[in-house]
Amino acid sequence: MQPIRRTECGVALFDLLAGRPEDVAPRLLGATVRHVTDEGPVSLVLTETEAYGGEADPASHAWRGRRPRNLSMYMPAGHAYIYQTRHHLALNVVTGPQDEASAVLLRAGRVTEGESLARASRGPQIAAQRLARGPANLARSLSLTLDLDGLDLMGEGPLTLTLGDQVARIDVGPRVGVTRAQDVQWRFSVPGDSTVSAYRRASLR
DNA sequence: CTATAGATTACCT
DNA sequence: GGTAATCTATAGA
Repeated sequence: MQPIRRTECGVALFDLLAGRPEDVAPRLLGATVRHVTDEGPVSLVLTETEAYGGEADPASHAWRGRRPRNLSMYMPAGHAYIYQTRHHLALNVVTGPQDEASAVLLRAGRVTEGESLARASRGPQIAAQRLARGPANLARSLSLTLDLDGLDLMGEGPLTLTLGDQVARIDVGPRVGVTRAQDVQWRFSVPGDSTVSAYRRASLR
């Protein structure tokens, strides 16, 4: 019965991820991301997510269409889109139908496994709730690299996503740091959770 | 081609 | 609060 249960669970997760990013993002709060590195596994429970709506969304990396960097956004739901901005990486879960290029940015989480490994990447003095606060810190806690871009998060690879219990209450607000579509309320977080990053509106220059 | 900006963070004052 | 770290992509000459 074990393989059947796993299959049903996988189908349910894919069906969820195939929905609209603004519907998927709040449902991913409480889900677990796990990366099995050479040093061992690191897991975290998501506390903050943001939705990006593909080519129709002026804040999305896919707004100007297919580019070498954003190709994995056009893959089927459940694949990883990992990109580099300035000096850091960020992890997205692709959502919606194939070729729509919508995704959910994973902005923060609470480390639940492999905290010593996360600390090895982030620094020995970092408070536990700050290890994976902010998308770049989340990526560093998980020891992500660009070669994980495009991986199937529902497969047998080293980087996986599994659903958890749905959280009871969810905060909704505008996305952090975007210069276009600043008032779209597509940022979701667990109310009062100390691992959630602070909201900062992008300057308009 | 050069200039500029970005879904950021850490460290300095 | 200001700035430096460092890669991709766009706009404009």
